[in-house]
Amino acid sequence: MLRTHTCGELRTSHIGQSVTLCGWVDTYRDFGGLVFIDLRDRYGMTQVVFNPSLAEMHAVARSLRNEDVIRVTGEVVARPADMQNLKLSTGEIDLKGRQLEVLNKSKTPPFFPTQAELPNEELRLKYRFVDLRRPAVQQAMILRHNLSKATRDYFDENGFLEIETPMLGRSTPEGARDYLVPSRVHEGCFYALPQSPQIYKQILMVAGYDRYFQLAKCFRDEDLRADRQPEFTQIDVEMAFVQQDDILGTIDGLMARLVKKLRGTELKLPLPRLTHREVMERFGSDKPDLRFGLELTDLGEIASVCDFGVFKSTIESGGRVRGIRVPGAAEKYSRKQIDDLTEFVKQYGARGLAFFRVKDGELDSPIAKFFSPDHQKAIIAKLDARPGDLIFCVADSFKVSSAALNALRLRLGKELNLFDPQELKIAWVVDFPMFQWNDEEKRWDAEHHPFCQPVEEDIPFLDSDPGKVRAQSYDLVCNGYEAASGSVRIHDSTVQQKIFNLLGITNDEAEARFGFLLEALRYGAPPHAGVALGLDRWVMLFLASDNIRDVIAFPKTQKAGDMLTGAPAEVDPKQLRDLHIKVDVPR
RNA sequence: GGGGUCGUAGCUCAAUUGGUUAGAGUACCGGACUGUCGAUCCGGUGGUUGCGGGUUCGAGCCCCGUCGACCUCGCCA
Repeated sequence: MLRTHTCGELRTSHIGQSVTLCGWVDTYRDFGGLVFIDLRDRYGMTQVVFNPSLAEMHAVARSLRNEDVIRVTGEVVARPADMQNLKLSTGEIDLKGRQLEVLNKSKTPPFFPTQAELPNEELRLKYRFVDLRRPAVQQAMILRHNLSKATRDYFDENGFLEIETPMLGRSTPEGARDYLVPSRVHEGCFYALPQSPQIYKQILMVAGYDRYFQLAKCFRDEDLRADRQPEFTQIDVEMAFVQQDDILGTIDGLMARLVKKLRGTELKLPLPRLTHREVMERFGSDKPDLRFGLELTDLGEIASVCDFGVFKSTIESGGRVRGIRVPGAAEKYSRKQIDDLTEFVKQYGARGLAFFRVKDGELDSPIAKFFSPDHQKAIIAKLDARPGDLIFCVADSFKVSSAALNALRLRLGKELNLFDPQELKIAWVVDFPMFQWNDEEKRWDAEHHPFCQPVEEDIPFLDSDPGKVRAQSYDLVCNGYEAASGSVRIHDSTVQQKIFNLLGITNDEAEARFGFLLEALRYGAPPHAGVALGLDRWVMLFLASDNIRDVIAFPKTQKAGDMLTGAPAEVDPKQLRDLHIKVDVPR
């Protein structure tokens, strides 16, 4: 070892000892005489003092610059009482330099790890090796490690085996676009990187590995978002001889463990179980942020009898009129700000945003004249509104009113600081619908995927009314994010057949796409169920970050590029020849 | 594929709304200084305003295109 201690380690108890530290020069303060160096590594910072009495060393110390890598041997000395730096954990001592070795000079970096202003993200990603030295990024990496470790410990203690599944798999043209990998040996054939280990883990259940988990890398070639990367990590879980409640209970336990390990607090179990129908009504979203109120209220009864044409016709055409009450916000939002909010909800398909300022027993609004005093009172009563409140309404289809009001609710919650950003509000959403009607193609689509087991009592509806069929599928939601998703799988081929028929997938198609899974299920598949948690998202949530790139050491940009390495890049023509690939880029 | 924000010194930003030689802080280089910790003081270097075109007597600013980053709708079974 080139060092005896780290830069975050030395205390008054080490005074008098001779030690050697290695690290990066964080800052230098040169007084002509004394030279101070803050020496930094990922454990902390220690101040090193160089005295001019050792002339040769002192001259080298004066030449040090930010981010040089050095090795210093010296004596741990107490700082005079009025010279202590309480901001540093090592601030009661100095290292008095006796021997200084420059291990490596550094080019002047474009930014410094401990500078106050954060440079733009593009630059941080290009110089990620500097950015990763930033204490905040290091904290994120440490938390991520701790989360992974706690997860592995938990599953290990509960009898699960971590089993790796292949990265090079078979493309199944379902769901997201695959990343393809050409085969050299099989000319013209391609592997696909896994979107998830779904099929392998089900096969593992058939094979009798009844408790499986894996921290699995997954890949999806879709457009990115602040919470979405093209490659990401799932905590992937599958169990055999279980029912839905067993999965939920297992993950309840995992969440309690993670909260305990990472936050040091107790999580109350069981986590709430909310039905899909309920959260869609109350929040307009299947991944509600439960940290604050502003719940949606149905105003259909009043809307259907009022004189406001937009409301009335919406109800008549089978749509919904719903509102949210924002307590005490009547004066907080100017007309111009409300116009901004109107534009905002239009992004989600809403045609407009009605608003009312609540006065004493009546409503103040450009559209108030369409509502009789009785109707105004009814709206106030229905929303339990008080003078000074602000009411927003969206009249549209269930889908659009949900999307628009959910977005509005999240925006208002943030703008009005209605929640503690550090808080974690975790709940299950259960009883998702099995199918959703695809109006464009006039057929039923799987809401989740075609291998979900329907709720037993709904199976008769498969023939009569597929829209009524609930799936035994469930999502874990936290602070407005979908943080896990899973289902009980179909292990009975006749039920599976029915589902495929409903989705318009012929037997031949099913065999061609999933034949290897269907065949495996015919060889003694036990009842099984599983779930997958987004590891990156959970690290985000524990860090109270809203940027997934914060929790990944080497993330990709929104166009899925790597600013550090320049990937993706063109390849040598010889490589393409080996693969029999001709590139044909338009323009 | 659509909508939006941004791009000026190494970095973070400004430039009186189209008007002289594009400024500041910080970083960097040089000098002074023996207890600082956002050190201080003095001096200095540093710019094809992302790139290409256009309008104009004149463009960092207006217009068109393009590249890149970010946010978002669609998409992500």
